[in-house]
Parts: sequence; structure tokens; C-alpha cells
Amino acid sequence: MPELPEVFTISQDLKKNIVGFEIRSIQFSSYYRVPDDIKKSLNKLIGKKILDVDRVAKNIVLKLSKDDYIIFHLAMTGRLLLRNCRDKNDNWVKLVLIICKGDEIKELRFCDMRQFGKVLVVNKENLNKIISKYGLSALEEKTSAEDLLYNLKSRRTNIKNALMDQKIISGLGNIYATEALFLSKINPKLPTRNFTLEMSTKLLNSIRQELKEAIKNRGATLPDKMYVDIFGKPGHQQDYFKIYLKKVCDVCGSKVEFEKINGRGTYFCPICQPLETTTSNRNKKIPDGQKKLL
DNA sequence: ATGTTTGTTCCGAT
DNA sequence: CATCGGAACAAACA
Repeated sequence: MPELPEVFTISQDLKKNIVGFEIRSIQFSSYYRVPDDIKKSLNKLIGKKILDVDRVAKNIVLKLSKDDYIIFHLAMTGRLLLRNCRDKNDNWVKLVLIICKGDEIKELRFCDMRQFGKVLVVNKENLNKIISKYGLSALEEKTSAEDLLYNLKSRRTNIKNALMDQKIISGLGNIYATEALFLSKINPKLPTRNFTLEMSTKLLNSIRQELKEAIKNRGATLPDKMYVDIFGKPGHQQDYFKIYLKKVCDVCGSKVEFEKINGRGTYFCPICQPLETTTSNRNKKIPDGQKKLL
């Protein structure tokens, strides 16, 4: 599940709890198919100190001494759990960083049921290369509605699909893209080509509102309980979903539509988020006679 | 049993 | 050649 709010929560908690620790050893699970070169580069990090923890898009980045960085991407079902050595085993453990600070020893366990998650060791240069592949940062103040509009217009697809594209704007996944579209009353199937600055502004505000609320609530844990924070605790944003998993629209009471859009389950209210641009056209522009090429 | 599932990457089609 | 969309990746659950 980890989308930006979940990754943010994990990264923030790690920063408070493991900065200053040193990597003492690393354990790999026998079934975890990690490439040998990554295993090797991880093993070279033994003895190094964790200087900082950061988030880049949906990646968690541990900054180590001497220009080394560990990047975790949790994909769909990845977890990072901070445990004491005596704590009972966790499910689906891929690898464990055993870290210490003085006499204090802790384990950072990277678990992943579906094994889509990734771990990578890079230097600053390669980290920057990875960072540069991502699009706008939703939470950064300097990201403007004009920037978003420009990126959206560069693609020929629907808005839902565009929001999921990390090269356009990074951090959103299926849940928060769905929620932000509902908040801004935009139909997920609306072509990005039809966007106006007014819509982009509204959308960016909704994205920020949604992400900030979810961060405050420490992310969302779905009924499958896959996402938990580093202490194994669920988030609470699922209690504040406005459309995701809903049957009835909170706002107007009509039946929520569920449809696969680009392969991803999407919830939307056909009344609050009409596809026809009849509502909210306060612009004086004449609605463009769109060619409906079939 | 078949169809779902929070993400990303790759490949084929256009 | 660039872009888009779907399949694949793997495992558990209903």
C-alpha cells in the first residue's frame, strides 16, 4: 500500500529512531532472491553509521557515512519493521539489518509478502540520477498548478492514469489518486488534454489536502492489514476515505461507481464527478468542440 | 477456482 | 522513434 503518506510515516519514524546507529551485520532470508551484486554491496556497508533518513517519492533512503545510501522501495506489500532482537519473527522477512548504538541493538526487518519490493545501494551520484527520474513533488511549495498542468498536457491519457505516473507527479498511488479526484470533483476518465489551469489548481489543492490529512493519520491500512508502521501499528486514514471502497457517495448519497481504469480499481461518484464538462465551467471560453474520434 | 490487491517495469502495438 | 496500455512480477485471500 505504501503511497506517499505511508512512506512518509515510515521515513519520519525511522529518522527519529535509527539515526546514529551503526550497521553491525546483515541477514538474508534464504528464499529472498536478491541479486548477488546487491548482496555484496549491502555487506560492504557493515560498520557504517546511519546519518539520516529521507523520503524520495515512494522510496525510503538511509544516508550512511561515506557517501553511501540504502534505498528501500516497498512496492505493494513491503514493510520495514524496527524490532528488538528478542522479538518474535515476522512474516515474509527478506533481509534484516542488525544495527547498534552503544549497547543498544535493534533489527530493521525488510518484509514483503509479494516480493515486489526492492532494496538498492547507491552513491550520491546514482541517488541523484534516481531522484531526477521523478516528476513534481506534490508536497513541495514550489510545485505550482502551472507545472502540473504542463506535465498533464504532455500526455495523452486520462487523469487517473496520469496521476499514477510518477514522472508527472510523484507519491500518489491508486488510493490517493482516487481520493484526490473525488475531492476535486474531477472524473477519473477525463482526458488530460482537456485540463485547464483552473482544474489543475483545484486538483493540486485536493492532492495536498488529501496527502496532508493522510500523513496526520499515519497512512491508511486496508482490510488486508498489509500496511503497518515500523512498530507494527496500522494507520487511520482508512477511517476518513471519502470514496475509496465506498458503496454510497458521502456527499450526494448516490451509488458509487467502480470501474477498472488502466487496470486499476477506481471508485468515483458519477454525480459529483461528471465526465461531461457541464458543471463548473465558469470560464468564458467556449467549450471546445472536441473531436470524438472513435 | 477464479478474480482481487496498495507499485513498477518491460514489451508489444500504434 | 515516442508514447500508451496491458501483462508480468508473487502470494494470499474471498
